[in-house]
Amino acid sequence: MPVPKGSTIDPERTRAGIIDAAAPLLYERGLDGIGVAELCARVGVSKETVYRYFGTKDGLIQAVLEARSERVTAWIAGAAAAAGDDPREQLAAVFDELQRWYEEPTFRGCAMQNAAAQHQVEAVQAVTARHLDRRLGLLTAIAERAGAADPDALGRQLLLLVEGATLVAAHHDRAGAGHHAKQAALALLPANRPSGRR
Amino acid sequence: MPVPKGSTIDPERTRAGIIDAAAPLLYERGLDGIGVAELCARVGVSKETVYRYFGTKDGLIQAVLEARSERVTAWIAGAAAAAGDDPREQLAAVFDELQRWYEEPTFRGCAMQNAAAQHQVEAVQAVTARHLDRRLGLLTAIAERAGAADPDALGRQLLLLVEGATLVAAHHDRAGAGHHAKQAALALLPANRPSGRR
DNA sequence: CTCAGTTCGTACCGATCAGTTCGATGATGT
DNA sequence: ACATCATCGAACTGATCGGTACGAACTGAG
Repeated sequence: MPVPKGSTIDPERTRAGIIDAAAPLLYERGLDGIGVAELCARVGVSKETVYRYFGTKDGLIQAVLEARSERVTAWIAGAAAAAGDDPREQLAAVFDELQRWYEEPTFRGCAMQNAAAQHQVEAVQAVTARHLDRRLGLLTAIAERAGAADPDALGRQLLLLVEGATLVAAHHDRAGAGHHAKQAALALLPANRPSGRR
Repeated sequence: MPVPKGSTIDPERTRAGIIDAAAPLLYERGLDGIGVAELCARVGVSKETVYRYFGTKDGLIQAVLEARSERVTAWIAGAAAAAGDDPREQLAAVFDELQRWYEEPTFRGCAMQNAAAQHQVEAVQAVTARHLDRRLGLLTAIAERAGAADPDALGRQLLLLVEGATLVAAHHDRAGAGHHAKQAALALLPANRPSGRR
């Protein structure tokens, strides 16, 4: 009774395993590009199990996106933290890390961006909106530490660069998007010094 | 013989009419969100006609996207041209026009961005890539007229802001994305003066 | 061992989809 | 008036989809 040690076969583990295995498939094939049947086969689980855990395909998609959002956010935050205390260095590290991502052969754009463009479903849009919220918070925090006159405005400008770079990398300039975004971000930093305006 | 004056019922006109009528439906419902049957019914044309003109649903989609790309490019170029000769004013006018677009109730993101995220089909990706090419050319031209030290680099930075703003407007901050992008763009302009670097 | 709950595999359901076919209809050019 | 061709409308095909149902196999606890 102190701890039932999970029930039979650890539902928590099963659920997480399904999410982890389904995520890359949904990412590379698109949300509508793979059916539930093939998805289950590749994950190594029966349809009944999937439907009991997630209720519906959209439920699975939502869970996958939420997990991915948290993973990606932690990854970006980690890259910034590993760059030290200088906000300028942190920003540079974030865009360098993004560029490294763009050049991975499996890169197919941001999963949240793609999902929101594919599924007009309310729940999916909400996950993407929350994801952008988290990312904005992260960038605004850097803007604050950089001593920006208007950290909120600078944070939102940086968000445009990050999302724009990811989109352009996916569809137009995989090799240079992160680099140009980094240059722009670093140029915006001094432009937002307190003495700069008014 | 001097000019056959078109054949019977003007195939050119019919084709253009199908494209014009199908475009908003594909835009608001998504490429996979509406079937060929309903599409034809709403357009007011039979499936046979559509398939004779475009061969396949993807063919129709490609034609719709190409038409839209040209229309949008001309629209943006017109907004810049109408703002006079000052590159700074042109840039401001472009982002103001974008912000006006974001606030239209029918705004659902950039059709090319959405299409590329939905259809991994080669032809669709190519249309989106060409679209971004045109847009980059337009922005680079403004950067050149602004006397940027590296017009290509500045053009690509501006492209990130335009695409980022459109994406963020669609999924996160419809009211402010264009405004923040404009501020960032105007801040990047002086930062790219020839005296600024090296 | 026994019982209960989980999972699997497979078959099935109703709906929808892209694309084809075909006879009826209408307009065009001669 | 006649022949031609685009178009329509509607039926049809074969495939795929999300979701459900069910018996068999497996797992764990008492």
